[in-house]
Amino acid sequence: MTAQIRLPLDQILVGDCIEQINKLPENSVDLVFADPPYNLQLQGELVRPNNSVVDAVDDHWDQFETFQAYDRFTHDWLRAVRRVLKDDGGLWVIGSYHNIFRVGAALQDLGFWILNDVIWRKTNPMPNFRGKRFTNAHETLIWCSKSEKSKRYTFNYDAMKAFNDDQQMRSDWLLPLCTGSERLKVDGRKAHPTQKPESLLARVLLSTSQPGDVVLDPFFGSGTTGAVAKKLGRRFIGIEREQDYAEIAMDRIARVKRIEDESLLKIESKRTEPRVPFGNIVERGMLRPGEVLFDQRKRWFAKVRPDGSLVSDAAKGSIHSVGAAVQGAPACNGWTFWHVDRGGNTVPIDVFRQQVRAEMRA
Amino acid sequence: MTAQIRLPLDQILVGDCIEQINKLPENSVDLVFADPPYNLQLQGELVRPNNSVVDAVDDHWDQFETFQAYDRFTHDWLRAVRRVLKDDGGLWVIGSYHNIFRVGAALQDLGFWILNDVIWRKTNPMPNFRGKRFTNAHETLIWCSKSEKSKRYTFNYDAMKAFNDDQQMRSDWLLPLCTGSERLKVDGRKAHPTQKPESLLARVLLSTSQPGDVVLDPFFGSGTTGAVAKKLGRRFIGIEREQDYAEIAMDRIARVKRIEDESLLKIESKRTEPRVPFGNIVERGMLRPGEVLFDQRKRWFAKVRPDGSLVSDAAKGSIHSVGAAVQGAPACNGWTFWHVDRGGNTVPIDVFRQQVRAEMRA
DNA sequence: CGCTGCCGTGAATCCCAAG
DNA sequence: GCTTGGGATTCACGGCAGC
Repeated sequence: MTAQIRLPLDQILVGDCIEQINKLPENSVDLVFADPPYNLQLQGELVRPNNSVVDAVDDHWDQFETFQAYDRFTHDWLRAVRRVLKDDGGLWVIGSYHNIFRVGAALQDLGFWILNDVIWRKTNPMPNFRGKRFTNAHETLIWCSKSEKSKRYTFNYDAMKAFNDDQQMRSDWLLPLCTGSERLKVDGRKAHPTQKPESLLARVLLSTSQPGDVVLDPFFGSGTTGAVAKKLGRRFIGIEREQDYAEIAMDRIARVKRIEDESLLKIESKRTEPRVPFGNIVERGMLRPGEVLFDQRKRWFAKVRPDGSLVSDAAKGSIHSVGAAVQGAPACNGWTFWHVDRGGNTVPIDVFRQQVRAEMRA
Repeated sequence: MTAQIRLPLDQILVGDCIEQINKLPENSVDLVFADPPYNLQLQGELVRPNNSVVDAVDDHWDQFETFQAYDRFTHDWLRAVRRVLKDDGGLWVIGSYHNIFRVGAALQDLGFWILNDVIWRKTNPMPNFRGKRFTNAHETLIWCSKSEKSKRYTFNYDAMKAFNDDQQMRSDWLLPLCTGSERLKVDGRKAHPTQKPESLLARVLLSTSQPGDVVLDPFFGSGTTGAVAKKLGRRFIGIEREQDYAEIAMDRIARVKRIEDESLLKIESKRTEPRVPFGNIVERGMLRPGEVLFDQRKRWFAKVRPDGSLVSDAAKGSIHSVGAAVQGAPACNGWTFWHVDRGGNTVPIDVFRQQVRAEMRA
């Protein structure tokens, strides 16, 4: 793709995030992960996105002013991101209750389409010291596509299901904070205040991107996105305002090793497997014309015809349409519905398709 | 308090919620629990893999033309609520990603002060039937005070800690949906599409109100708030637009008895071991991507992928499905089947799971 | 009476390539 | 744009029938 030639891949652009994003070509990025600042509302010092300090805090109007400023900032960087995101790309934003509601509303206002909100449940959150609230034990991520119309965003459903012991991955993820040796230190003190754990980014990239994809992080910070992207064979573009952080991140990423074995990264799903027409199964003699197929519980029967169609009392046609017809159902997957007798065992006809696919791969 | 004399306590006011709220005196309510329409914006019908159709929430009261219309609605009822809420009162709103970001932003704009966002993790959510997203397994509640200045809102810290096995109550709550005999039925069909479980309301009222407090629910629906309020010795004011729902709720509440011994509601400690997906083991670095697993007798081998799946000559997928595939068995417990070399010793991967569980208990 | 297996169902923004 | 049809897709419970 020609656009990719001009992309500053696997680099950190130092500067204002909107200015830097605007230098990138449109529709060029597969995935965005953003961890925007949300320290604009903490007690004591109140800082606007442009770094100017808000004077009075406890006045209603000022609060409103501050939210307005944050909303403007949020709209601006999201609009910039939206331009460079591919039409079927994905966007993640992480935040806490201080900012995530404003971010979510801005996303919807700009036409992004929310796919899930995901809860990062912390195994080891900071306790609430004063006993005035519930322990704030989670953060919220919003995952969205570029628009309602995008139906081909990347979601590695099968990989996530395998990860989770063959059950669908839920919208709540239990993960520890970034501590111990993973936590970057400078002179014994943490190098960045909000370094995210690599496990969190790994789950984001593994679920919603493919190897080789370009991942943009407009608030790069300590570079967790880049480190995990490199490890997992994705490309990254980082943007960071502070030179110090950019240097720390670049050092960190240089020490990361990419997983070399391609077979460990390649993603396959049933939806991307080649289509095998049922006729091929008959053609190859794996099923004989005239052979009788039946459902698991032997309630319905149909005969194989030489042209790869089925015929039953109720209907004739494809394995799917006849399966649907005998059940009186609106639809049916004939591959898993119909079975045949092989050596006294009842086997689904899907085994023949799997056999053909295995031969195609070899 | 004189204001309370005029309050329509333990009643349901039938009518538009804003009109009804406006009839109440200002600064008269201790707690508000609101379950507003979610603005789901559903498209077509959704069919389960078994061809049954999901009974979706497509009621007229959940339809809004635009986000702007929804925002206007939200601002209007929140402003009305704010007037009748005492200065040290509390407000809860529950929602999903469809609406909660807009609600949260509106709360902040109106001067409410967010104390926590609380995640209701569902033990038994509806799965994602088409494999296109993460299972939407939670809803979000926002708990806030009337303003930043309110420092005397009610939070029963010690009660919550006692209920939670002497650990601070976290911001993520694991609770089942409202099903079974608790679910109100009319002619065998659910009486209300979005009836909330009493356990959820119990936790809300026990944590942030006191016996005798007045609790207002402007979207009363099937009356869970009223039922639990009566049970726990709180007073309620319900507002509901639909006469049918109001009647169902009143009947329901009439059958409720007050509970004298609140210890009955103690959150039972989970005796069952927490589920640890295999992916967590890889995520935590206890197994490295590319590492080779084998069975006890080293007849079969598979490699660990970074996404927590395995790949062997024969198959790829979860530890369980690949274990089954290599043996030609219908099923397999991957935790005990697969082993790895650690310092010259062959250890089953289950030791890593036990290790994670031990950490989680600690 | 207890065990097993089948069936129903829950706030859901849920397919997609080929013609 | 459109239509058509192949075929991919579910977890935890409660209730109930059957044995």
